[in-house]
Amino acid sequence: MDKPDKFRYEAKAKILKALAHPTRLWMAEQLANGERCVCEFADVIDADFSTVSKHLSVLKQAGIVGVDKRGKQVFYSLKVPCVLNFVGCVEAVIESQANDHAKLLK
Amino acid sequence: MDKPDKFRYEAKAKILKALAHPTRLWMAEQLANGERCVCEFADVIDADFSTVSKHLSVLKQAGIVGVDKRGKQVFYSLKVPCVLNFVGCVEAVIESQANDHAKLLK
DNA sequence: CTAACATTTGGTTAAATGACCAAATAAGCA
DNA sequence: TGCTTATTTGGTCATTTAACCAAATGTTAG
Repeated sequence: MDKPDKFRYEAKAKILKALAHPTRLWMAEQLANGERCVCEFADVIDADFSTVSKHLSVLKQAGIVGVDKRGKQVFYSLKVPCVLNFVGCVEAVIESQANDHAKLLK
Repeated sequence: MDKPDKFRYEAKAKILKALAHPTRLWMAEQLANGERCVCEFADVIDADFSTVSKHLSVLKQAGIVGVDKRGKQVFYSLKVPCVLNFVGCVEAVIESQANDHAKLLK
């Protein structure tokens, strides 16, 4: 693995990392249905307002979501919807895990 | 977000987290070309043997790879190849970032 | 059985993460 | 202007992560 290659893997991993948190993953999926303001998330999530804001910031940093300030509110939107495509595959992994588990019990 | 839902997001996030490390992501991609033993990875990666082993262990725990001990060696293989599908999308995110950056410079 | 090789496990340590609180900033309204 | 609402930022702290080293385990070969 040479230098530029290593750099590329770091960049990719960073994006995955941004999605690799239950709250942020959930947020991303919510945004698939259209933009949301921070307060809408804060209402639903049982966490500090600042925590919510920081999670969104991580998604923004990763380039997954975009921001639009309108009036008092800040709206976030999903910039690259395909990030959710793999969700189906993640389900496949869970499925596969379940199978393995079942096998062990036999 | 109710209890079982939360649990599901945690499970999904755990799988993403397993892939969200440059070395592990690289490993997963390598395994797309067929199984590899730990020593093959250790030869290429500039890290302690135990580090390599632990990374593979994380992928195994997540259900992404499978293990097969044969003789002195341990072979890892990609169990759910679709986990690499999103890699294309991650590239799209990087692309999108590049565009944004270009815009800022204008 | 013993040596040598392949891999995993446990311990330690530095760095990154995630949550909360308090304070700072920004925008619209009285 | 001063107040309230919406959001971000900085600080602190507990937890997790990742790397290395040393030691343990398991397997084949001599």
